Amino acid sequence: MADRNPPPLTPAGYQVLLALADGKAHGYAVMRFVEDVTNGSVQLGPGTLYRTIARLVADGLVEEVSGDDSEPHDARRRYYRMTSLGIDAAKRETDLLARLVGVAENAGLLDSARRSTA
Amino acid sequence: MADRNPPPLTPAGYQVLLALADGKAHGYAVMRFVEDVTNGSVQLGPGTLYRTIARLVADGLVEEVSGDDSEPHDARRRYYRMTSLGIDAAKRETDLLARLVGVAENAGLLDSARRSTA
DNA sequence: TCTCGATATATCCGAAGTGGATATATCCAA
DNA sequence: TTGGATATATCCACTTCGGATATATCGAGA
Repeated sequence: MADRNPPPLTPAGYQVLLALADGKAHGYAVMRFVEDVTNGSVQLGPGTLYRTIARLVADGLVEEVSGDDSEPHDARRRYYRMTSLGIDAAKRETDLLARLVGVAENAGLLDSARRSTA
Repeated sequence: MADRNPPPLTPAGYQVLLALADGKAHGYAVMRFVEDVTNGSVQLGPGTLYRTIARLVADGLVEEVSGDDSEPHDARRRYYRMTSLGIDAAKRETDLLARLVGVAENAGLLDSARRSTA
């Protein structure tokens, strides 16, 4: 069973949970999601990706689910979704990050004028 | 643009930069700031703290400055402040985190039931 | 003055996390 | 049927982290 104490969430762990926020997804889709949502500034290689998923499952934050009927069947894919424990952890981490961003914003460290970079 | 090789910012590195956002501070104050602003959920031990500061200085994101005249002199303290490079890095990281928080928020992962401290 | 606990910095070590290479297999389109 | 993209899995070297230990200074009070 997963422990009672909240296991600390690694950066990669949070990325994966975010990718699963909209529902279930398979590993490779998580990888593409993270790269996409961070504009390529965060990249999960296969090592970090599958190791992180395995750890999240072991900690009870994520569980494997069966494939979707709507999608074309692909035997290779393994789908995952957050557990309620995982949702809790994601909320806690989001709260923390939001607080940090707030502090940074108050200090003028939010450079929103950054869109097209050279 | 300048930052061709932006040195990656570790979580601890970002915490330290945030603590220096309001001006200069010495290491021990950084430690207390981090613990305070995160409600104790993030704690930088001496190992991580001074190692991280040393790395930031080596990477040119932070520089040591002389002590303040207004404060009572304490020979032990070593004060630091962000360089312009450090400010850039902090802004970039803040942008990234803000984007992640936005994604989480859209997915209902912001447990705002806990607003400003009670 | 002398002692003692809090403050402050520094370093070391084992544990954990990361990045990238490698391996293997399946899917799909040409 | 062949090849490139998709998909998962594991291994190894490197970095980072957390905590213990060490050392020294400051300030308050006996």
